Amino acid sequence: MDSPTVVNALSALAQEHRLDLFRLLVQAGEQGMSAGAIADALGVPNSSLSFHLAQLTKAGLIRQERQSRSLIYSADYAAMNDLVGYLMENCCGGAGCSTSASEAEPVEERKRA
Amino acid sequence: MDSPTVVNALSALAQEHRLDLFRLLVQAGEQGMSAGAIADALGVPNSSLSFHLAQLTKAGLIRQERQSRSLIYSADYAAMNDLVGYLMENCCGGAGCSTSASEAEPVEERKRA
DNA sequence: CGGACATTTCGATTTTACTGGAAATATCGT
DNA sequence: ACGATATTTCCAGTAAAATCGAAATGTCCG
Repeated sequence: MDSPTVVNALSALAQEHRLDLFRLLVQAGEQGMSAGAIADALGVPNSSLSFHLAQLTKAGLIRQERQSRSLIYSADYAAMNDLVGYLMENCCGGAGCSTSASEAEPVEERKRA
Repeated sequence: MDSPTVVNALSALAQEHRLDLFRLLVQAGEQGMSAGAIADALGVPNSSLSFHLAQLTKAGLIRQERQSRSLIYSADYAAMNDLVGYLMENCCGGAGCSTSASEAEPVEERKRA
């Protein structure tokens, strides 16, 4: 992963609505969520949401797939993996960064909101 | 680490100059680098650099310390650790994200440019 | 104190991001 | 083909970020 790509990914996540959105999709898992369901969950107007979905898609962090009338979005775990990998390799002083990430709050167990 | 803090940290890193700058400070280690040395290394005008240093400082990712005439900046590894921890916990699907971060390019061994 | 050095703050400009209503596109069922 | 549904694109308006020269601040030394 080269640094312009990293900057794009970071920019995509560096926004309240989009970070929420991405987390939601991570929790939704492989099955993903429709744009409408996401809009309901986040309370963001359709056109704004569409803008944010496009940003995340352009950054390669989420994927889009049509399922009849709905567009289903899902998190791209591999891309996120690459991003975190880059940060750990290049921005953590090599040695012991994030060997213990367990003091953070655990992911809320929410299945299909 | 709560999500507004995460957004601030991500915003701080989501900029080419600042990502370069932060990487430079990570490589510089505990001893840090003066603003002037950083400006030389990155080729950014003083006033622009100062702006970016302020952004990273405000986000808590770097620290400032005066050493006679120079201001020495150094990376805050703990803050970065928290950020990566948050991303792994909340944005990586819990399970196997970034268990192998070794395929990324290794940090270039550059000591005190 | 005065001058050189290191860095920041100010101010003006340009660029880029975010927002949300209204119109357009795509898909489905009848 | 038509009407309903799901979502995006368009468009303007507002807000925030990035840039950099010039002036101000802080620090040292003689």
